[in-house]
Amino acid sequence: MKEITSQQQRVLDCIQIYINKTGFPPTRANICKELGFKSPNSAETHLRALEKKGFISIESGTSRGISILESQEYSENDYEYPVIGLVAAGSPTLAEENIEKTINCPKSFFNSNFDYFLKVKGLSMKNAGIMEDDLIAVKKTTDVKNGDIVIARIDDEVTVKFFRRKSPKIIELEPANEEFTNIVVNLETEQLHIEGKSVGLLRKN
Amino acid sequence: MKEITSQQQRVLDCIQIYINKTGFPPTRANICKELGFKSPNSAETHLRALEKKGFISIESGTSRGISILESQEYSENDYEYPVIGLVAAGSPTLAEENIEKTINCPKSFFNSNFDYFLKVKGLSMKNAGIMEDDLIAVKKTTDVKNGDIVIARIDDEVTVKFFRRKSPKIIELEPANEEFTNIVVNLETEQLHIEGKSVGLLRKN
DNA sequence: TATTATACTGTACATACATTCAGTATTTTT
DNA sequence: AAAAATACTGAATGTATGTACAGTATAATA
Repeated sequence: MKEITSQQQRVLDCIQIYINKTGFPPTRANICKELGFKSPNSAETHLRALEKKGFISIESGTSRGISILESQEYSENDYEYPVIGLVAAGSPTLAEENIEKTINCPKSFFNSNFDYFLKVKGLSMKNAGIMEDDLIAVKKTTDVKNGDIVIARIDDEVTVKFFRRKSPKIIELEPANEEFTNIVVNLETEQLHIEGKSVGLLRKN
Repeated sequence: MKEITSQQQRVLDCIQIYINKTGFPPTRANICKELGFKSPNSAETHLRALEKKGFISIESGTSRGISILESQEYSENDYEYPVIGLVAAGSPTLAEENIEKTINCPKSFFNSNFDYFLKVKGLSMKNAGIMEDDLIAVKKTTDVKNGDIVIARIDDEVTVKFFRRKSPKIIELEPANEEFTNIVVNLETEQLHIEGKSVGLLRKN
């Protein structure tokens, strides 16, 4: 699956929303109206691009012949996701003693699939809208980009921060709170474990 | 819901199977081919009968404009919650045109039950960890206490703020952002509608 | 530097499709 | 017994819709 552009994403979202709302896919003209295009060919070219990249399939000569191709292991089923407390010492593991409880939620609930909920301690990511006791949906991965909110471990300290690669050997973990300072990690002298990244957030109040 | 005949059931099944297979509803001709009819009017009359009996809806003048109406046998656990955009003018309603999409989620997902998701615009509640495009789980109620995060409407302006009753006739709607000021409402001279209160928050990133 | 991809407007046209009208026949309801 | 619903064939028609062609413009890539 190739990369999708922001405009193509808008078109893809538009198709999904239209189907959810009406029960059938939109025409080129429908898409134009929804997104403000003035020529049906605008929609047409985006559709062709989306088809080429494998996001949709188009039935030739067929009105509304658009279908969204489900990516990966799309399963409608729910799953019991564990909620893990951010224990000061040690990595967040799925060991039974660390699981506070579980939450039942659809697998496709967030934009990406994920592995567990992490209960946040402290306010170091306050300006990113992450408050104490919020539950972060964590996807276990080491594939993180600059600006991602990552769950990182240095020695036995687990923390949630923005990820910034300053140079091949220097990574900064940046809080979203002026009362905290950046954590600079030199990979040559220190160990940094990326446990995963945030793909969503859940708050109960 | 009236009784369905066996032939009408065949047509209804045919529509569902066609949608499952292709992603979009069939034309009259498609139905004829599937079921062996020789005139598009055979399908047409069955569709009209199914519509009259409430099994499907037909969008007039629209190709493949058939949608199967789900019977209201709501499942015990999950429910499709509508996502409503915070429209600047007018109250957030469950009218079709305001529903951006729906989210499937267990009914007991938050501590309290709720009615819909509201998509947040602006940053007036930033310090309460509510950011742009977050989804607030809204419970429709007028029973709100001081400190609750409420969805309030003054004239046609809908806003999310902390609720503070200053006196029997004075209510303040307090933002969580130093760049915004309190909205003071005198109930004797102004109308204040409490649409509901926040019982949770959902963020996808 | 040339080329391809992206991102549009605008016009045009063949055909895919909904829909109406005219029939025939059987069953169900009033 | 009459009326209405069911279950079709067959033909006709207007329009909804996909899609090609002709442009313009910018960003990304080779």
